[in-house]
Amino acid sequence: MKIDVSNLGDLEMAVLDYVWANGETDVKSAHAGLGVSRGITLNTVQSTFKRLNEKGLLTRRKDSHAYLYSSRITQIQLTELTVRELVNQVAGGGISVALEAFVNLADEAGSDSLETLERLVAERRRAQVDGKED
Amino acid sequence: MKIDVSNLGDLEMAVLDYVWANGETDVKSAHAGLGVSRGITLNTVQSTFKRLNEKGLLTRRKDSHAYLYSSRITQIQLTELTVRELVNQVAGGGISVALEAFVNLADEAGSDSLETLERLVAERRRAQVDGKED
DNA sequence: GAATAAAACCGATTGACAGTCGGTTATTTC
DNA sequence: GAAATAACCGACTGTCAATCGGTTTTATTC
Repeated sequence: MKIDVSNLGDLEMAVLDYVWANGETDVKSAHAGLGVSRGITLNTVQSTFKRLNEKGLLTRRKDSHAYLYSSRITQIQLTELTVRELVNQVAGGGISVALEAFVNLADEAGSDSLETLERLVAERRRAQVDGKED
Repeated sequence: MKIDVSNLGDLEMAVLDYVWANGETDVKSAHAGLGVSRGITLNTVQSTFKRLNEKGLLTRRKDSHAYLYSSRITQIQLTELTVRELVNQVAGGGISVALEAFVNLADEAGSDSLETLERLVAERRRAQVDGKED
């Protein structure tokens, strides 16, 4: 199924965060975990789960007469899809602008981030080379 | 003034792209350059410039009785702000998830991108060291 | 298998916000 | 000051998240 990551609202993100943190879950416990503190009804949480399911972000299976929802993608994958969308929109498909923006951001976030980034890139570069040596 | 980069629509992005490409511009020529082909009136383009001005993305100055608009930020800066927002939303403020997602993306985009990324990171790392040596 | 409980679903409303444009006001220019 | 030009105002549409009340469906239990 196609995944639609555009226009994710606050509650939708909160639900996704909850599922990522807790794994497969039912609406009721999600409501207990994040809805009650927000003063929203179970129905609202229910609708949000349903919408996320319709958007392809959550799958669900029946457990007796209730659904158990789980995420179809990881947090990282969602970030990737969202960044990709952003890149298409902001940079007109070219990634170089986004690259620069992102390094700036990592730079600002502190040397740790830049180090992490460096390590990640090095890993991929090594994988590239290894691929060629095959 | 505060800059609001959330919920930028297609036309708004097109206008920003136009300004980035053409520099300081007036509504009329922007309409000629992007509005006519879309079959929208000058008024619609006008409103969009105004909204972008209200959002802090465009400045303007009077030239006789018309305004000349220019961008307050570069394309890269907008991307930065948008990515920052994305990181706050998707990754709950932690940048590490976004870092990984982004490297994945660059990896996918081809070795050129990864190379560019490597170079950019190296530059920043060098700047960090230089800073310490002062 | 009818009563009860639980959960999903439906429908409607609200609030934002982009896009759209007609009509009005303000400014310039001759 | 008449004509032209452009900004501004207000209204309407469409979309979408959030919200929740009420109804239907599904499962359990006696």
